[in-house]
Amino acid sequence: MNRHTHRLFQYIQSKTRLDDSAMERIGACFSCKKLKRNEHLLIEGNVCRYNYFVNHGCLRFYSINEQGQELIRYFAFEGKFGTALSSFIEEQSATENIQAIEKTEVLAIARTDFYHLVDTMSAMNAIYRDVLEMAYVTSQQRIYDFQGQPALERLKWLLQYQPNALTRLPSKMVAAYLGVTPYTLSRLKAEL
Amino acid sequence: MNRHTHRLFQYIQSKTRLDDSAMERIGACFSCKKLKRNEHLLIEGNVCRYNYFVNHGCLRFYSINEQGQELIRYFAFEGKFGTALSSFIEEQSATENIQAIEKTEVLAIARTDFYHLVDTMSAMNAIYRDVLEMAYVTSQQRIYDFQGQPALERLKWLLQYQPNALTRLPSKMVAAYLGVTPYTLSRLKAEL
DNA sequence: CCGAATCGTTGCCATAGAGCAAGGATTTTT
DNA sequence: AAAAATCCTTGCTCTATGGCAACGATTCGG
Repeated sequence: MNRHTHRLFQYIQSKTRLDDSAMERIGACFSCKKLKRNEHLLIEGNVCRYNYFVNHGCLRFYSINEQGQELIRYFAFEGKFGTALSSFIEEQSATENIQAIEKTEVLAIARTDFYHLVDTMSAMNAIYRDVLEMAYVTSQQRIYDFQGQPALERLKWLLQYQPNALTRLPSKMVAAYLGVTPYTLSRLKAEL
Repeated sequence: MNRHTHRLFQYIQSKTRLDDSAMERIGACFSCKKLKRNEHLLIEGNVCRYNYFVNHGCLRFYSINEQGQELIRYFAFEGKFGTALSSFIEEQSATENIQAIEKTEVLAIARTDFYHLVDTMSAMNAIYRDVLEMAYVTSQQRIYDFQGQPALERLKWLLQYQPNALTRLPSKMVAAYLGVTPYTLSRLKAEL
């Protein structure tokens, strides 16, 4: 147990009502981990054994393609969950990396504990379902929004939906998320 | 009830073991619907009240952006589920369309029946969780695979992961899925 | 089964974005 | 605070893709 579950409890309360003992039980499954800027939580090839909740700071989820390009699929800011889901589910080698962009504090829950909570507490089942549904919807929406849009439009989209991103993240990473080179991003910012 | 649930039962059996009465109960929630080529199941602006399972044929899920471009996010071939999820969940106007590309037969389950099954049968709960997890993983993987890849690579990716697509679908739609113009797709196919 | 409509292909040119190189700015390390 | 490293910007050039027009092929509806 620990004293770092404030934001997590807030998150859970926002989705459902649970009594104190239930919250205790949930909190007990998470452990707190502090990360320095640039520190990795997961490196490609290893199994991702935890689901992470960001207390403060920011994680990036990225992979490296055959051309050596870094591609970012997701930034998890405070109050968000994130894991290398396929690796986490099937306990297989991950094909992506998780790294702290800033000094970051996360709560980690191991796979077996996580699924045990989901399978035994209907509130957790509902929350997880909700998280998955939203994650899927957001992901498909991103596909629509990026498909066939020029880079400038994608940048505007980011400004609208993740205003944090442009101010808190290095340009390099914003570029890797938008799917443009840092050169192009720099030129586009001049046009805003 | 109806006699069109063979493929659906096969799908369920492949994920879990259920006795006949449970299968009956599930089957009774679905109704069969036949669609002509190009017929719509959902038009943008309406609420998507059903989750669909494709018996045979193919559905496309598409939206139209401000420039009037059609963008396709997903093809559901036989044996796949598909719905306009955010509309289905929240009973709000959909921002996308669902259309049969060929003569198609689907099984439809209404929202309340669907969530009732999920909430009262743990096997259905597990299946739905599984479907959502896989859908999310696939979706994120598609983002990685398309990001920063030239169009020819995206086409090769499609050939590998959806070999059906190039043969069964009009080129136009393959182009709208890959995020290129039909002109470009036509040129790329010459290079294969 | 035929005419009309739609679709796929291809030549030509226009444009967005990539990539290199160099200079300036910012951050990190010592 | 100085040195080193990293990052951001910008000029120039090159390539991939977009978009129009025209033609041939295929499909659809009567």
